[in-house]
Amino acid sequence: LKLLKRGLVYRREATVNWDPVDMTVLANEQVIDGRGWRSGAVVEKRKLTQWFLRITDYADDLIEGLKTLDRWPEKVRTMQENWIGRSQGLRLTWQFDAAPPQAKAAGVENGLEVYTTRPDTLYGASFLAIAPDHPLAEQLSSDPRVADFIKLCRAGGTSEAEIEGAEKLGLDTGLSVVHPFDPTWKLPVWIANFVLMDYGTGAIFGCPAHDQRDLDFARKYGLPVKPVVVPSDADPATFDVGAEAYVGPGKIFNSDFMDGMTVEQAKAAAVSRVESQDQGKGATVYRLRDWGVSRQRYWGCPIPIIHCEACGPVPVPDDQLPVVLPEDVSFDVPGNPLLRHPTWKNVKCPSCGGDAQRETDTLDTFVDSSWYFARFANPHASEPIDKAAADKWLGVEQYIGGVEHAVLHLLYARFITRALKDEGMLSVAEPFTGLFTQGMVTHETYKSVEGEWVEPDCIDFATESGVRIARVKTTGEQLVIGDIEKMSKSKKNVVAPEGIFETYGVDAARLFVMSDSPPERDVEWTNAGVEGAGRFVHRVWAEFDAQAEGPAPAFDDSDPAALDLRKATHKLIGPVTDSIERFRFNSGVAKLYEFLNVLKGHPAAGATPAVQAARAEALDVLARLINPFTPHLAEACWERLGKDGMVVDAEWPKADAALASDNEVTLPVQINGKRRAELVVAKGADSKAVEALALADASVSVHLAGLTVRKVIVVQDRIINIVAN
RNA sequence: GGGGACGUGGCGGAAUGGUAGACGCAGCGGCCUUAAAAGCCGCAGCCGCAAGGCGUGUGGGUUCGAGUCCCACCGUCCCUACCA
Repeated sequence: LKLLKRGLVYRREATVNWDPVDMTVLANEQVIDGRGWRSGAVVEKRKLTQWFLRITDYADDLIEGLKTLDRWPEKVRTMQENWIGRSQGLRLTWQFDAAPPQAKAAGVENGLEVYTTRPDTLYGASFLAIAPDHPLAEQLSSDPRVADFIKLCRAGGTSEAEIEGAEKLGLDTGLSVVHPFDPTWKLPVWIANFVLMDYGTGAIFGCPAHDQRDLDFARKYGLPVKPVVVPSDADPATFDVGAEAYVGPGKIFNSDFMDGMTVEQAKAAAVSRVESQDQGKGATVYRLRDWGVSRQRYWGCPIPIIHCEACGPVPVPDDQLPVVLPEDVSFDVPGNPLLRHPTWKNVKCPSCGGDAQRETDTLDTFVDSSWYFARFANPHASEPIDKAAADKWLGVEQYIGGVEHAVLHLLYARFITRALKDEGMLSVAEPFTGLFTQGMVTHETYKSVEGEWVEPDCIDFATESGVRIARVKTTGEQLVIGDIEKMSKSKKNVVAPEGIFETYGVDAARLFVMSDSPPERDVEWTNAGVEGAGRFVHRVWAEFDAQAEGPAPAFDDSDPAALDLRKATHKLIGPVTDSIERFRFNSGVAKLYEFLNVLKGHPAAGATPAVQAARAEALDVLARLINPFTPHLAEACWERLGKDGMVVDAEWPKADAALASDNEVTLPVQINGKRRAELVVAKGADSKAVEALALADASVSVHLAGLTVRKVIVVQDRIINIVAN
């Protein structure tokens, strides 16, 4: 209601995707190949009065704000920028040669307004085209030819393949308009199926030479094609567009006052000429539409509005908020239970006291997810948002989610956060200052010969003559092994976690997901992989279990085996810590595996006191380092060591710098970039001395035989490269 | 059509411009066992008996040195779309 008062909420009739089986509006994302994602019914276009949030008010701000999100993936920022789709151009009205009688009813008595980003090509215009649902087209549909054509256009599907292959269709209305720069030049007005009502003005001017769609259309209907931009390396006299429109940069020609200008210069010149003639104005247009939030569903936040015949839509008074959904609803028939509930919707008008009805549409779930993080700052506050708490916690420093939310949740939340900031309820404009988009868990898919998806749990696998075979456990029916896809209920390639937890444990499952791939990438779920993680869990436990109880002996670094283990321990801390901070969990896990192998090389059985001491230290560090990866195991290990409290509360280990660094390094010696020898030298050894050592090395001199050394590059503690020929 | 990402062993993947293939999976060999499983120890990019050679999609370039940087191409995946 606060957004409503701010003018950010409005109601209008809109064309929506209507699922006739589930009897609800679907978002564009929920329409797959023209069918409802759940019902599979062919989705209809329907006009419904819907509530909208004015996200377009924030279009510029949302684009500008992207520049501040330097801890967001470039990809997501690009997607949002493209989605908002700001373009700079010109709105231009073309006067009718002779206005039709329907012009007034269509609201175009002053002419047809078009939007273009290419005013520089105005002299290449050859026709005007309006969308089939443009008001003028609708007014003209008393003509059966027009009515039939509009019907034909609507029949066209919305699926990708249909749009891809769709033929350009047009109908000449017989009307004509006058060119803004030449009163003697008349252009025909067409209705065309490729013009969209909900972008720009729903009308375009066609410039076939410099737009592929216009060219296809012009070729089909025999309309003129007049080039007005020529690439700098082409001759205007012979330049021909052929079958491909020229959309690149170049010089303007055939264009009177713009001749010789660059495309950019001509755009500016055309805009100022049109503006001086008072026929149009430079304009910014966005691809972004306002956000339709009405849903004909029960499970949603009620829209706090009461509809009164006399007063229109009236906000629910504050003291009656929140509107609570009724619980005695039935889902036995499709459609919105709120609409058929016998009493819930019937209320008195807060304004006039007369009979009125509640709004039965509910809000899109994305409305709730657009501000929950502000509520989470203090979920017990009596007000929706505790501003002091929100100020303390927001913006969210590290947000994690799938990339599928790039232009849905992540855009909506940025919009609502800005609106709440303007309302004074929040102080930040950006809800999430850091974003990490994690990958999905995927699994192989299996299909029966009839094309039915089959769950992995019902399948036995075997290898027959080198080929992997999948069969249904109960019937033995052979299955087709399909692609590895995102786990989804519809494809039945979901592996229920409970079974895995029972067999391998929660820690093994968690460890596998983290160790398999970097987290931004998809993970293919495999039983073998989880087994590997399970082995690690058991091996770690075995080491703790084998450790002698009681206080550890004192360190003795003169024992080479003990020192070896202590060094490995202290060398482990840095990389594991780093891997966590950099979200490179798979590398961190690899380090832990590596360390476990070292630890196993210093077994508890028969260990010297020095090794026992080193092991005690190693286990102490290991328990803490594995805690983020395998928390349950870590606690059990911690307890086994006889430590107080929980390892989750224990301090993160710090490496002893002296033990973590070596005083000797092994340097590869390259000759002309190929490794020929290795040299062990003191860390930080002088370059000249290292060079001398390298040149004196026996295996180096073998490879240098007959060559003259031209140059020796010594990168301290890294590498030696000898250039010789 | 537009935008983005990515190409490294049989597989998942490591690698601040500095020894490519860490670690794991699958595989192979051995130990243990009456036997198997588990476990433990070892081998393992490709060609070659070896010496050695070749290797990060392809072709160029920069560099003492390129998986990494630059250019072109090929391929795969994702997003988006008759957006004027």
